[in-house]
Amino acid sequence: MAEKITSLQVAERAGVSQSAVSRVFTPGASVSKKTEDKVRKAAAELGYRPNVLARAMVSGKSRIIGLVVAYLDNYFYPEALEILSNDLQERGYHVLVFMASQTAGNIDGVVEEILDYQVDGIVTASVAMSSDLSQRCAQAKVPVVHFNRFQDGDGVSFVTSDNFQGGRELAQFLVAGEHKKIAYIAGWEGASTQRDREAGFRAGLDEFGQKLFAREVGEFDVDHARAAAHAMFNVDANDRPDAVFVANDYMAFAVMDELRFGLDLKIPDDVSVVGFDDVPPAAWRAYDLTTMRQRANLMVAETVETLMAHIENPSSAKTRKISIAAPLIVRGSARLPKNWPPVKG
Amino acid sequence: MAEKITSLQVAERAGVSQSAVSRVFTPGASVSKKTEDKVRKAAAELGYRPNVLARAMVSGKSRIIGLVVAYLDNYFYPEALEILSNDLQERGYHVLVFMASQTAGNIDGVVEEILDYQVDGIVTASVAMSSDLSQRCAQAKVPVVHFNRFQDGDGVSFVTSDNFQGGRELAQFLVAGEHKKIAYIAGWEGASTQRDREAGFRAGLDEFGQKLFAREVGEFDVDHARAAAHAMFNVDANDRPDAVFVANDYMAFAVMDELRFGLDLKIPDDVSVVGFDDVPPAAWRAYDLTTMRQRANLMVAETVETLMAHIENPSSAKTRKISIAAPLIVRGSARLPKNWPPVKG
DNA sequence: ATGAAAGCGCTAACAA
DNA sequence: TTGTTAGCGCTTTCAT
Repeated sequence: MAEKITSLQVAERAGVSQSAVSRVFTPGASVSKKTEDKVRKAAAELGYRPNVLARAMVSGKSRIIGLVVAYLDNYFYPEALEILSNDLQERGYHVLVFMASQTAGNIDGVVEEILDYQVDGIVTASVAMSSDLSQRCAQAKVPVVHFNRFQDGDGVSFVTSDNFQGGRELAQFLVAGEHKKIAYIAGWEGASTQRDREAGFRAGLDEFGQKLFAREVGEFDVDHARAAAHAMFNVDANDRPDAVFVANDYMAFAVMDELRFGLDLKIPDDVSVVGFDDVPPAAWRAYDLTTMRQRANLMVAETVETLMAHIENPSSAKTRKISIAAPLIVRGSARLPKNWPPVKG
Repeated sequence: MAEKITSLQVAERAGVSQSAVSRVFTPGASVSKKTEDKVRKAAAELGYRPNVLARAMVSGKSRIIGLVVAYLDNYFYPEALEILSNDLQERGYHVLVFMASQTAGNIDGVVEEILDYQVDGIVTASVAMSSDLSQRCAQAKVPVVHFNRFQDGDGVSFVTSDNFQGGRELAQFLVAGEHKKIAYIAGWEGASTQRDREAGFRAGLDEFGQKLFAREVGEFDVDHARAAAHAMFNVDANDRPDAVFVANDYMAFAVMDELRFGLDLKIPDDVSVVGFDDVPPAAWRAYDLTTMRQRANLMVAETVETLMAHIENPSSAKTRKISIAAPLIVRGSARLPKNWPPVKG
């Protein structure tokens, strides 16, 4: 009943020094073939594996990345988490998950906890942290990347979709589709994604000679979104929008349900609906939602690259502020412009 | 620019010994109020926080729980993960995520990696591991709980829904609804959830005087499920099932889409559909799926309890094999039995 | 109640 | 290439 095999026990069995064992398990260390063989043999027999924590203590590298995430009910996040975890795993890192509710104090507390684990880096998914805390991370030399959140300031990196341009394109698309009463259902107003999407949407409408016909707030929450849809559409047919951009897909599904089943409207005949994210259910036939695709794989790849750059090069790596183009995914939930798709050239 | 504050620095500033500092941060250690105050003050000024890894080394408790999960696209898992992470966080533990694909070799490798982190426990979500590996965990004294997976053998704990009884109830419900041609679309046959649900379903049909009218395999995969539905229903009306139990909700959505949009069938008029899991989209009006609810919160609670029992009491804690009743959630995707709901008494 | 001292299992100089 | 030595930051006896 072997309990806990240490490098020392392996060393004894192999008849070498303990450091020899360490070197065998340290990529790029100098060991002779002969020693290596002896050590590997002894290690295999004993079932030895290096203790990552002990290694972390002395090397200062834990190979743990802390992930702060507020909720997993918007299916964009599970998707991102899966990709992130896989990407990091390939590089020998692992994700330590910290759930944090939206309130700022809580998040700061959670980040402190993360730091206690001596993580090599932190990814915050859709949560903001105080600049105070950002500084603590900076001085602890732990790189932070904000995923799907724009964050102002010097020392902070982030990766987002180009939410502004995404909103703008949606406006263009709806105007081209000859909608005349275009509305917006907002997400939680504290979120940069919400702000940027709305700003871009408004800018686009403006650019194409329209302005917002109606606006409600859905808070990135299903119940709020449903209520917002009800308030917006349960009115005289004349006062009813003929198109609505819902700030993310997750809310858009609730809105579509309310429109179709609550108010008996036809999509897209009576009203066009567009969303943002392109989470898997958007492609399900029951919704078939026209939306902007957040390219989770690219976003994660940039997040990981940024992290690695800082980890491998703590001093010289620059903070990155990355914005990734979101392609318009045209499906059936919004009336198409005439002559769609546009012919190139 | 403070870099890394150690207990020693705090001790010096507070004018006490390093062990005094340690004791202040060790619940239940004996320190005088006076020392504690001095230490806390110094710690606060320096921004000191104990290094969890160093603590883990000496105490042997990392307060990390390893989670192995194969995929996050069945939305039951993100839900469970969120609850698990929150539950553990409240007890001072955190979740280290390991993604593993379904193949056995891979999973064993992943579990080895987990062990390297000196985790205090392991949760496997819907993946099986070799009994070989189970033994390694046992001898490393790391408790393992299989979540949503039945596992045979002595040393292993698991928590599942009562999948057999769930399948049986679904059969009963469909028979009571006067369906005469009841079919089944299976999940991945390597999964105990699949096996138990099917066995229960067949047992139920048998019990109520019917047998399976048709069967296809969906592999817990959307594309397979869609193809299975097509193969099963794209036939003469007489040969077409009038009800189908799809082994989980995730596949059921694809099946419903195929039936409605691919084959122009009405649900539940032409065919009843029931699923298993009760993931959030099952409640969305567009699907409104009758299904068995997996009570994620209860399942997670039992998982955590089992883990804690073993961690706090390594020798005496017994392995637990827990099966949680899954209630039938009746919605609109299946024709109701006459006189529904049944009157009690 | 407190300090001194001994490690937890490992890596990283430094010599040899 | 290899062994020796010195810690990483902490908890935990053991004295006092």
